[in-house]
Order: sequence, then structure tokens, then C-alpha cells
Amino acid sequence: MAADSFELSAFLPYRLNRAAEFVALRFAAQYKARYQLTRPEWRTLAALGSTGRPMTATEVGTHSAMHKTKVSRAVAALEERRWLTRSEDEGDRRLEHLQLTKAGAGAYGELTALAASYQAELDALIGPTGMQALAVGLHAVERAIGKLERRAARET
Amino acid sequence: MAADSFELSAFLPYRLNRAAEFVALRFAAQYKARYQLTRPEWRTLAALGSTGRPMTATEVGTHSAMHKTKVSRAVAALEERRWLTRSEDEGDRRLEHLQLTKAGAGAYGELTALAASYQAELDALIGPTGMQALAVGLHAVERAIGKLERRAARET
DNA sequence: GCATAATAGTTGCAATCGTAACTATCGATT
DNA sequence: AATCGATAGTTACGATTGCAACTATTATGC
Repeated sequence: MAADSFELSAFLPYRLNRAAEFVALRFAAQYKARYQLTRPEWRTLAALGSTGRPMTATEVGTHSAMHKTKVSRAVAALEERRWLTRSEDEGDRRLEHLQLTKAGAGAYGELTALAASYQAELDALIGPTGMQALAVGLHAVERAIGKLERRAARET
Repeated sequence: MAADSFELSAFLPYRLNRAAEFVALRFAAQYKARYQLTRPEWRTLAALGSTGRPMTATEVGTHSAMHKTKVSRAVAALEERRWLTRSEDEGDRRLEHLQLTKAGAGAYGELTALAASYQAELDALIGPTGMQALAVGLHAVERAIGKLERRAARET
């Protein structure tokens, strides 16, 4: 890419961001309207619901790629709503194990159904060929991110 | 995707967002460190620089997919820095044409070089096969977004 | 040609976010 | 066992954000 022919719309960070923003916002509109959930709250719920077993806040953050302050606030909100409970680890009292309540698990189930039908809608719009290519491409990006993270870790 | 096997990490909005966030943040770190530019400022600069001709704030917003208040604030900051000037449209006095100054164009050139070398770094990390797949996949997503936007426009 | 709607751009305000600092606890070193 | 560093989680604070309301101007409908 020559300097004088730079096109923002061909720049990978820009393209990825635009696609991600659009796709995420459309789904966010659904769970915000139905449950008044914020994005960090939905992600925390999804992290806890997908494994089914208790997790610590740090694990939630790793699993869902969120900053720990976001997780902390989302956990407080979900606890307030009685969708999850905390329990102290007996061996290490810094840790707290987060677990969905019945109500939380129920909400997770409903949101999961919403997510699945959204993904199906995207599948249909994008088409099998595009979807396949996207999966391969995203996988390559994820590998690249992994490399960079390990490189950064070594340099620390 | 059955409801009981939902995995956040396989959900398209999540995967796209994670990839986009990571890739964008690494580049943002570069122009923030060197120029103290915010992301909306860099995008506005890139929009104006890439075409070379004057644009209105609305055009900048469309071109770079930013909310108009973001554009408004970015334009004010870039004007303060004397990287762009505004001129009123004579036919329609609601419009203002934005144009880079010499200094703005110079900065754009340097940032463009940074962007190009970042893109090259990503190319190398992701590899030609992954990059090709990603391009095809993103293109399919962009078409899908276009469809949805047109559908939404019709329903208005 | 007057009223109403639409558009360009700005700004007040409340909510959200990340950084950095903080508390509390644990592990390692000596 | 006392100290120092690392880790889990929370919070105060400044910065950023988007919504909604606002001004100014132009287009439209009657």
C-alpha cells in the first residue's frame, strides 16, 4: 500500500471494527430492550452460563476478554438482580466463586436462544461461502493475536 | 447451535469484536504515543486525507462510520491544532467544508506510513492464506450489513 | 408565501469507561 | 515468622461517549 494511495476503508483495523460494531450493536439492541442488560453484564452471564460451573471474576474476565473493573461492575449488577451469587473460597479468601442462580440460569437460557437465532440470521445473510471464509480468516487473526500476546509476555 | 451448547467464544459478534478491539488498540497505541491523537481524530484525518478534497462533517461521518457528535468534537480538536480549516458553503450555509492544512496533510502522510507498516506487520503475522480468507469473509459481512441497512431504510 | 418538516452541526447532561490507587490476602524469601 | 512482592477484587476520578435537545438554515406542502 503506497502512502499516497492509503484508503481507510481498506485498512484492516477499520474494516474489522466497522463489521464488529455493527454486528454487536444489532444484538445488543435485542437484549437491552428485553432485559435492560448492558454488554458487560450479558458477557458475564454468558461466560458463567456456558460452562455451568462456578468461576472467579478473573476467569470471567479471561474468558470474555473484559477488563477486571468491567467484570467487577457487571458482577455487582447481576448480584443485585439476584441472577448470581458469590461464595468465598475457603482455601484462598481473595477469591470468590460466582454461580448463576435459578433465575440467572433461566435468563441465560432465553438469551442463548436469542443469540442462536441471531447467529442463524447472520449465517443466512452472509452465506455459507462467506461464513466459511470468515471463520478461517478470524481463526488466523486469533492465532496472530496469540503470537503477539506471547511475544509481549516474553518482553515483560 | 443448541441452547445448551452455546459458546460465547464461537459467537460471531464476540469473535469479531475481540479481533477488532485487539487490532485497533495496537495501532491506536502508536498514534496516541506519537501525536496524542484520539481515535475519532485519527479517523477524521484519514477520511479527509484519503480523498484529498474538502468534505463536510456529515460526509466524514458516513465515510468513517462515526456518530456526528464524535465527528464534531474531532473536527474542533483538529482545527484547534491547525490541521484543518472550515469554510462555509455559499449555496447552503448549514454546510461547512473541511480541508486539511499543510500541517494536517503532512501529519496524514506520516500516519499513513505508520498505518501501511502496521498493515504489513499484520499481513505477515496472519499469512497470505488467512489474509485472503479474511478479506473474502469481511466482504461477505459488509454485503450483509448493506442488505440490513437497506432493509432498515425501507422500513422507516 | 407561510407554516411545517427536514438537515447540518453543536452542546448539556447522564452514563460508561479505563487508569491508577487502594484494601485484603496469599506465597516466597530469608 | 517477618518482609516483600504478587494477586483478587473494588473504587475514586478524570476522560469519553451517545442521547436528546438546541440553533440555524434550507426544503416542502398547502
